[in-house]
Amino acid sequence: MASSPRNPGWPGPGGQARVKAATTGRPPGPGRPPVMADVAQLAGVSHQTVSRVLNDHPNVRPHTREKVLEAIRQLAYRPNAAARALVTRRTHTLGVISIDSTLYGPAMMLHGIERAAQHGHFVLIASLPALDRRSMLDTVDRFLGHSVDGIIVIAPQTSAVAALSHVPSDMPLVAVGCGTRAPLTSVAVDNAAGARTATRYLLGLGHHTVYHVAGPSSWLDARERTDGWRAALREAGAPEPELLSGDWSARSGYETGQKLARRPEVTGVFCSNDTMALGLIRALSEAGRRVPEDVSVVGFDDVPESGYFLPPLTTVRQDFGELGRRALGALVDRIASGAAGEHLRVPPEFVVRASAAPPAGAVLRQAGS
Amino acid sequence: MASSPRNPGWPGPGGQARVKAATTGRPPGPGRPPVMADVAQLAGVSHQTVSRVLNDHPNVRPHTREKVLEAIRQLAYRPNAAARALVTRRTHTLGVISIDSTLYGPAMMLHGIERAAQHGHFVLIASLPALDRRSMLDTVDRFLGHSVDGIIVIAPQTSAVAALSHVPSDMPLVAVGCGTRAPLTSVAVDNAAGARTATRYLLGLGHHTVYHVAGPSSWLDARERTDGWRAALREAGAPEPELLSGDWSARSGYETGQKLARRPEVTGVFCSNDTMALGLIRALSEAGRRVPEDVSVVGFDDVPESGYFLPPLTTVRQDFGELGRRALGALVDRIASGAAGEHLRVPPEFVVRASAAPPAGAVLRQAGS
DNA sequence: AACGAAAATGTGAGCGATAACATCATCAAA
DNA sequence: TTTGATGATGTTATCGCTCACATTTTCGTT
Repeated sequence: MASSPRNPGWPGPGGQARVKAATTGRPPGPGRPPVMADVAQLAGVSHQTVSRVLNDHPNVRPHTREKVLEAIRQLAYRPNAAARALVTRRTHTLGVISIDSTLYGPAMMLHGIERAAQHGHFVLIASLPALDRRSMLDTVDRFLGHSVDGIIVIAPQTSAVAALSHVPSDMPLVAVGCGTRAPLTSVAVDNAAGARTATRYLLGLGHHTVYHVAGPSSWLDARERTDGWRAALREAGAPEPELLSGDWSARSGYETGQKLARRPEVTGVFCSNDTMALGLIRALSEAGRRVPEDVSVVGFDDVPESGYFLPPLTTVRQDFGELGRRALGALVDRIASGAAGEHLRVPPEFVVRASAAPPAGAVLRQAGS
Repeated sequence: MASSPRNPGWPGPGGQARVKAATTGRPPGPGRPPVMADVAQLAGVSHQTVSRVLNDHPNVRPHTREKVLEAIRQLAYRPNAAARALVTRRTHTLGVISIDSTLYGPAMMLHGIERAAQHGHFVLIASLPALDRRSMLDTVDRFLGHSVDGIIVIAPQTSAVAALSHVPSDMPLVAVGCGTRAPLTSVAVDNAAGARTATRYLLGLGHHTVYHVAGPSSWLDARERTDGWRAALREAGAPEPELLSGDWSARSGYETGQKLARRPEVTGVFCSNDTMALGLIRALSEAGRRVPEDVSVVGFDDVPESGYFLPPLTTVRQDFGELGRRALGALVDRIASGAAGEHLRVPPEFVVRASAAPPAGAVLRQAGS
């Protein structure tokens, strides 16, 4: 039987029911959750031996270990994490700070991390009320007070990274989705490579050039994608149109789309995320410009719905699960060994669907040159 | 490899560096974080007075309080949560269990709760690896070991609710998004009311009847929405078509849409979430049936993108922020007073956009009757 | 047999906070 | 002025666990 009958309501700390017997002994109170001494007594060993069994120390005779385990089972004993943390100074708890878990990317990252931490760590979350240094420090402070073993920050914005530089350096910390410039351990998808692939793809389809709807310039991911787009343009000798930018929302994509729809020379657009691409496509459609016949659109993220947009969206997929695993791995390494300063990059995957096609009357680039 | 007794890597209590002066005194170690005794010494008071200041006890002279606060500031002292938890048996930590934070609803709920808990509570998260009783108990167990003050469960599925009934009853627990049947405190949006509104709206537009694409029947929300749909149909005397159902995904909506597109008598569809509506609309469009001219579609959730679907989606909005706040409030009440058994319902909001219209050649119901 | 090394176990001292109680200070009422 | 009731502060005892060290086995040697 896994869970044996639970004691009736535990009297908590203040209860007058706190009956204690002797200094050394275990109070016979029935409502009290069992402690190590209870287990020791039942197993006929010392509390230290129980501790050894719990912590997988080698020097315990199999027979003894068995006795202890049986007692633990019988009492439904569970070690008290606070007591353990008090002496070891390790809580097996990780803090995750995120800026806005409403957005797809951050939400998925969080999920990925949590999934990866499932075994061996608790995950504490906090979202930043604002992006300034102060709230970042406050949040880290809260975590510090809770003695987290390490912190993962999902705040891919320049200001967040700046705020991070004021965090006590002895706290293991990993940033996800951050540019390489910062002097801290970071894990991110290779945004520039993804953007380059998307842009090259459009160019390869025969588009004269590719327009780009960037994310907010305060976001490092947005900047990197813009860099990748620019690099691909340059490398192909294509003219660089003026930069357009949105705020990740469908609304901003829609507004940009309305502007772009009026310009017949626009035949290929790379959006910095899928949501803006959705808005853009709607604006284009409303203006009578068909996607992909008149205008090709490529997104970034590969949200689960993007395969069901009208038309299905060609986009760049980020593997958030992998990102989470890597971030956790890096953090655990830092906690264990104190190593620092890596910048891990996870390659994105290009997903071809139906929102991009050769421009009307164009020849494929490779065939043409 | 088993953990060796002393690990040189971490700056904790380890090493021989733990120089302590006297029993009462504070070790002069410079790298050690300050403890209450350090503050007491600096302020020239006893540690208990420091504790009083920290806990807002009334009986401290303003002057003394000021001295202590100054010392705290000067040392950048932060109380040790583990030590405090050990004696008070309260961690100010809440556990949130969710089934799949990849889905929009659960993700938003989590965010709402976290937002609401910002002040005063830490939030520990865990997602259920599976839906059986065992993993639910294991997860609760992990939280119990961490001494969380209470638990919020986001698992609006029948099996999850069933598993919940085995949780020790002395742990304050609130379920969000769960039907009223279970004998536990729950907070949820009024799914039935939302579905009723949506269905009535379609009926009011003149549709002969309304088809319904339900979510998985294992989800309570899905069932409640189906109930609401059915009630509205009955109350209007409309025929009840056979029930269709999906798995919340756009793909399942798409597949359902393909079937529905072949049947000309289908003019109004209520989908149990926006994502399925998206897939449905795509299938309809591909089959040449225009939305809303030929078929009207209404969703549920109001995801941020739904205003940018083609056409913009008429849907039922859930206020996840409010839901989170209510859930937290209910939990805090339970922790404080032990009150139980409420079933809070948050009313949804109907959002009219462009995906529903009167059927071709129909008269508005009110005008017709 | 005798002995010492290694394995197995026990003992006492904290970790850093709060709770309960003891003590001293202060002040209004007798 | 004395006195008792508070108010403000200090002292001591835990909370439940792990660490360092002491002690007792258990063996393989010579």
